[in-house]
Amino acid sequence: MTSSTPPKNDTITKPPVGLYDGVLVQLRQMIFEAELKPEARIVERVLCERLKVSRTPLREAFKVLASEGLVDLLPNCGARVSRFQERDIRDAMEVMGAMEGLAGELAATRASDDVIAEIQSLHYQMHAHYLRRELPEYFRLNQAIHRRIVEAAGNDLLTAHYDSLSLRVARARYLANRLDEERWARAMKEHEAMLACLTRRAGAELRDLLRQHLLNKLSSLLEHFPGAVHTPAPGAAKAQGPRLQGRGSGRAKRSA
Amino acid sequence: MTSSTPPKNDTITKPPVGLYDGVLVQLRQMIFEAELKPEARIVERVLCERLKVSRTPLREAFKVLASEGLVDLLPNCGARVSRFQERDIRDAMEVMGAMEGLAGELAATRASDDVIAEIQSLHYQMHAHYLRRELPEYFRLNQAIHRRIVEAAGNDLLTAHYDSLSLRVARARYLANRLDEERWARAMKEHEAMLACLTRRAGAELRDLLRQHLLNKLSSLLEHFPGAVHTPAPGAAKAQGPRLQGRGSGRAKRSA
DNA sequence: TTGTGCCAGATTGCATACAATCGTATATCA
DNA sequence: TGATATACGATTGTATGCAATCTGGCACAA
Repeated sequence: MTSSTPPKNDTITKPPVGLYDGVLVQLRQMIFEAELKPEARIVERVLCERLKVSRTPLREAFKVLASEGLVDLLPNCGARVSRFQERDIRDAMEVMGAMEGLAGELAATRASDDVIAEIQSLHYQMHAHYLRRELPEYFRLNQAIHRRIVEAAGNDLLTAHYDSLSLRVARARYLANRLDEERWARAMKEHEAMLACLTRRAGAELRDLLRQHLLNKLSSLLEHFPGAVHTPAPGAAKAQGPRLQGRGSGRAKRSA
Repeated sequence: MTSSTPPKNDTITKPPVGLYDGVLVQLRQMIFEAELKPEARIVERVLCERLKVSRTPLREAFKVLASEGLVDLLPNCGARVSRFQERDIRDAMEVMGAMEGLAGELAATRASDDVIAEIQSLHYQMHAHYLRRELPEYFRLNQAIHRRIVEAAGNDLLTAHYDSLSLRVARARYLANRLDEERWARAMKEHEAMLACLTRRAGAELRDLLRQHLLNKLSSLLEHFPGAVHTPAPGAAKAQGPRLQGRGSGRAKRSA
């Protein structure tokens, strides 16, 4: 990351540059909140009047949603919300584990003392919320810490891919938004160990710790995630969009 | 990956679905071959008449190119080819190392015997080309092997991210398209070790091997890659697009 | 001479109209 | 009655026109 890059703040409201950008965040939110349900077909026209925009910015937003994996583009058949099941969560967390592992390894070497101090500060704040059992604040800081570690790795590409993955995982987290006491305590312990590694700049150790931490998060997520998210019954699917049957074997792929 | 997914073949010519798709591959090629040079501004209109399409499909193609990181989108200022320097190669290879490492670890557990046999076959073919010093064929099979290992990990998301990264690295490989004898021999040895790990299904070992292999590839790449790819001199940059000066500190970011 | 404000040109962003394609339903024939 | 062919409706893909925005230069004043 070039030092001239402005610090990315997770909480500030970004200035929506262009209509398509605003549409983009709205659509993401709608998908997260399952207002647009997995496997549901999206007809451009209905969204246009709903979001009060024309088809052009909507279609451009779809293109990037597709690259984020939130929707699949069916040629000549529009878009549909990508499915999201246990397997997809597992896939995402596996990749995320590798990413964060790398991030930890690099951050241990490259992070400045200031950045480490900042992460430590976030950690203490999170700990306070943990003691008061304030789950939403805890989640927010938890995410910020992980994000900051990734940033500290000093690899822009890694950060970009991490953000892309976070989007997907957020979709699962939104649904299973809880944490039992035991797992919570364990997560806190793991975070403390991570911090210790980071201050000692023990890269390999931090890497393994993060990988394991993510694996635990995965099982925690799956526990509160029985089966697929609203996998429509065959009948229901037929009622929704019969023309999708038999098309698009598997999920959409990059043309690479 | 769902078993119904058709096998991805690297060599077949894909059926270009829609105009925008064709534009996409053309633009990628133009960027790879540096017909569109890094940091060069892209004016929609000139590309429209060149590619014989209207602005709509072109703009849609830009959206996905931006998500692939090949171009940066400047609000109200169009697009420009993303820069590509040593640092970017390093970043890409670091992430790729983590990805392939994970892939190897998973593939060692999940790959069927058939798939392993297939990879082994590819390896032997590659070895033959190595003996005959047929570089292009060697490269092609090399890439196919890595791609097959990633696929064998059975994680669609991993495959998608890997493909995205491959695009970037291909850009570097296109320029530094050679390999000295010593490194070449070493790479072959590493591949043999990888194959051995895979057949023994030694996941952790394969992971570390792949990570190291990628690191070596990185230094090999950088060796034939002195400095940046055509970093235009300040004067040239000003002549090309002075309006870009002072805008977009750092590279384009996802709005996540 | 240097700094500021304004104007003109160019380019992008968005909206809409037209054309191509696909899915469905109906009609016809074996 | 069943299967096939055809036509219609709906939806996506593409092209183009218009408005908003930005850039760059020039004039004018300090």
